[in-house]
Amino acid sequence: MGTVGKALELLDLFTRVRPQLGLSDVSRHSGVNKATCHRLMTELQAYGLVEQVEPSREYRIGPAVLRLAALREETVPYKSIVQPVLVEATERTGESAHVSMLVGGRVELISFAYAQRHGTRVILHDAETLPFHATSSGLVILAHSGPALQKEVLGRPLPALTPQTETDPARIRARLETIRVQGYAESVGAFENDVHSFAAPVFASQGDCIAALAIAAPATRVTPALRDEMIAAALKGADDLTLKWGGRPPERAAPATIDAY
Amino acid sequence: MGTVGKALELLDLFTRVRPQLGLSDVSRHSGVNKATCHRLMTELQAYGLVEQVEPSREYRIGPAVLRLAALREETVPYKSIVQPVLVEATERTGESAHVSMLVGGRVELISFAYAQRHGTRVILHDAETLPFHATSSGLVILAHSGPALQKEVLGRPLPALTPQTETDPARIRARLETIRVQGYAESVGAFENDVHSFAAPVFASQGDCIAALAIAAPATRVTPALRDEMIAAALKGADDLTLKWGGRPPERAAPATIDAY
DNA sequence: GTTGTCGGTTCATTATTTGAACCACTGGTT
DNA sequence: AACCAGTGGTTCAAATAATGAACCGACAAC
Repeated sequence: MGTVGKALELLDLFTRVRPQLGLSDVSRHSGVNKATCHRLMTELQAYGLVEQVEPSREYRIGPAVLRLAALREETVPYKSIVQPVLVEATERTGESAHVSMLVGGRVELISFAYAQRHGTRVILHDAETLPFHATSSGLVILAHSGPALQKEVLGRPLPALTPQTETDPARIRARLETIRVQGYAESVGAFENDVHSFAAPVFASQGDCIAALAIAAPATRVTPALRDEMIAAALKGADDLTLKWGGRPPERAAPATIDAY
Repeated sequence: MGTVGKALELLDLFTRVRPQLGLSDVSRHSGVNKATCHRLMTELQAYGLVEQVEPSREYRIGPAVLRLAALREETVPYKSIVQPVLVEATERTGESAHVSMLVGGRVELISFAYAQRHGTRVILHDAETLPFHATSSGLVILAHSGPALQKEVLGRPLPALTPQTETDPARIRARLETIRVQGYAESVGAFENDVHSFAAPVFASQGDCIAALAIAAPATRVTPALRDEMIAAALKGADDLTLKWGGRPPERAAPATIDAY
């Protein structure tokens, strides 16, 4: 990776739980020499991708992203296309729905919708990066991606986020096969306790899987009937998005559970 | 400037009128060697700041900005702070209001609000870069910035966007002085014909002028009374923002026109 | 065919990036 | 006051990465 990539990777250190970082923090967390960090951050700052906040001189994401995001949404109105699909899915199931995208080798949550039906619901946050191995979105994307990404992801350490998280690369690899055949992924409490979710793949025009639509409910609420409904809604929503983004939805055998679809 | 800065500058080639560019376009418009462009774009693409669209292989702004923008808004809720202030200004004057920011040496429109009172109104676009010399926002920011920025901006060629655009650096410099004394800038048809606008400066905690709040109306509608109201609303809104962003509003002598404020 | 474009690649030359050590400063602790 | 551990930021020779003219294959127009 070149210098540009290294600089941009520094941006990944900023997360919703750690939105501001001092120079030494940046160096520590990235493993890059402090002097180098300083130079790179200075360049990012000159463009406005980060800014320094007085008086601590900590860095945070800068205002340049506003222009870029507005331009992106104007060029590719993903979010405005996604929203109605999510709303439909939430209204159908009564549960939270979200779309995440494969960007820069990570799964980023880009949009979500809540249903109004229940007092409890799964809460989601914008700008969140989802782990591949512990979420239905991550798994379904991984299952439909090339072996290169799979090898890279499963080669990394796989932290157990809950007692239910599967961390054995071999067993995950086996699951990916199942997911590919089924056409959707299921996750029970592997990312957060008591969250039961299903995710279906969204394909781009070239046939790559670049996103996932997921539906998540509190685990205790998932009856067999709701389960079927959630799966069907996830598949339907994902296929809608695939169509609207110019891709071709996969042909699916129609098992009993997807009759509703 | 280092490699990182050069790469990021390529992002500026993408505008709302030219949202997609081929490799050769990028090279031509930036003046950078095609091979270098290719390498830089590849690195930007790896992070997701740009993406390539099939089958033309043109580049456009990528999905990574979504995460960054969401994170930015979460860390620094500029847009959500700005919006109510803009609404207040539009309701008071019945005209469009917008806020632009100084980012990376450019003036970027970051948020706007329309009033409902009239059938005609000044239309604004998100993600637009405003010229310093031909807009009230640009002028008021320039007037309250350091001599370094002024020298740089006035040293560049100043295109005449309309017959009313002032393009003589010396005369602009003189105007900046007036603007600084008055505390606001006025522009009549210098950016777009028939648009009459006023802008007031927004200051950050260190006292730098980092943004401007502007109010724009169709020129034919600007009576002396509306004029006073627009100026007062711009000053009031700008001072509000300065306060909310942690700065200290400038003390102003209170001329007759600002009594309403 | 010929010509001109496109996106992308190659590789010797060149210029930039890199990082250990260093400074100046701040806020605790002894 | 002296000391220590931390901060953000700077220096400069050595190492490494960026650069760009020339090139390739593909496509389109003529």
